[in-house]
Amino acid sequence: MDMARQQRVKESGGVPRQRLTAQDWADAALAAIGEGGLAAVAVEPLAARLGTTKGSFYWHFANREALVEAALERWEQLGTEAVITEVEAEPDPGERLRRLLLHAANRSAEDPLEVSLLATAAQPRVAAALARVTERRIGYVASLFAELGFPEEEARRRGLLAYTAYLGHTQLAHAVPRSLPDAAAREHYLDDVIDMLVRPL
Amino acid sequence: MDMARQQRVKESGGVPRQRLTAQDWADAALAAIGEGGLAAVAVEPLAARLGTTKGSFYWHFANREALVEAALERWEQLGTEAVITEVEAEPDPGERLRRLLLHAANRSAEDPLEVSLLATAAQPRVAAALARVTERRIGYVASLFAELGFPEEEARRRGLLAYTAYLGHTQLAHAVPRSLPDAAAREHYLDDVIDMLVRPL
DNA sequence: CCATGTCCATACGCTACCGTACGGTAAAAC
DNA sequence: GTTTTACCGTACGGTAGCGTATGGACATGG
Repeated sequence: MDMARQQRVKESGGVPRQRLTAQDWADAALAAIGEGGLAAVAVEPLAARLGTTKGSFYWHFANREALVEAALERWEQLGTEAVITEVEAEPDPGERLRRLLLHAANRSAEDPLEVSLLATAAQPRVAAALARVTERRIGYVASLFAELGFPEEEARRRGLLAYTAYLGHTQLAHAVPRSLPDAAAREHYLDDVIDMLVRPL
Repeated sequence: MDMARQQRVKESGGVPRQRLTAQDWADAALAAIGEGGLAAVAVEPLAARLGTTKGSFYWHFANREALVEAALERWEQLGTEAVITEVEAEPDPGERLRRLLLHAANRSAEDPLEVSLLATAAQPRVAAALARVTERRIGYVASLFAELGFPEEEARRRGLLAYTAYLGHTQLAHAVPRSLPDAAAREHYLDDVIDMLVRPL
């Protein structure tokens, strides 16, 4: 899955004697956040999981804080811009909205990362990253509503409502999944919600 | 603020030489969860904050786990039933919905407890408490929509949407408060949202 | 081939917290 | 007023994780 990594791995008798990069650590940190929250970003456990030791970590990073920072930066790029770029391929704004929400709902059901990050908004670095990502996302959704003909302020309101509903949906998907519509009814539910969101005043 | 506690406190020279109850510890634990998440429920720091020592704690509880359990139980009672009971005083269902959402939006802006709890849904005990509370709340909101004339399923859908929007709103209020409408526009925003929620098909 | 830079392993000290053991104190019961 | 009970203080051992120090291993360029 990772070409550069594959290249780095020299197999010496089946045991991959790997050399890690800072990004390998950042990705592992992101995975750890998803599984156990920010507190799970612990150097020694991560090292164990990567099959290495602290010696490697403190070569690539000054301390734990620096690792968190790197992980957050990586998340900002992967979790927002990539999705928006993909959705932008669709020409019709209404369909863009639909596909965006569908994608968000499905993805959030699996990936616990965002939930964990929101939980740690007290941490200043996390708060900063969240602020940037949130503003970007709400802004984008609001722009879709504007394209659909709503005036500026109303578009922002509806974008905000849509985004809060998405966030809440994400929470429920992880905390109480059975409170959500089952797989069969999910798409119907989504269409229902979109209907309400795009209905004129 | 707490009569029983006041009675327990014997002032001996201005220094209140207090005897604590299990509930005192549970309340302190709840406060700690709000401030620093479930991980902040640590016996020794809590003891310091309560002006006592671990000796007290391990008299009232078997271990940390038992304290968390007690705190969750207390939260279930305070954060849901009390609110519903209060709102039920209002006769008109539409107005009940409005007052409920207004209350929820205001309260959630201050109290970080729910956010922290949602963050720890991985913990089985937390998940169980969350499941009960969530089901109760969504059920209640759905019943309001039913009273407003929506058929069963549609009422549930709208109740769910309303609740997810509430959850997301709570998240934003803590993580990125400036993404929300300012105090002046907030009530207008809420009315706007309610309009969309109660509009017939 | 050896010298240098890159990367990792290991051992160490430090802190925070859990849970236990046990002695002490003060109010309540008799 | 003594005994009992409820509650707390303190000291201890144990574990997990942070960060440092230092000595290799291994490749690469001279």
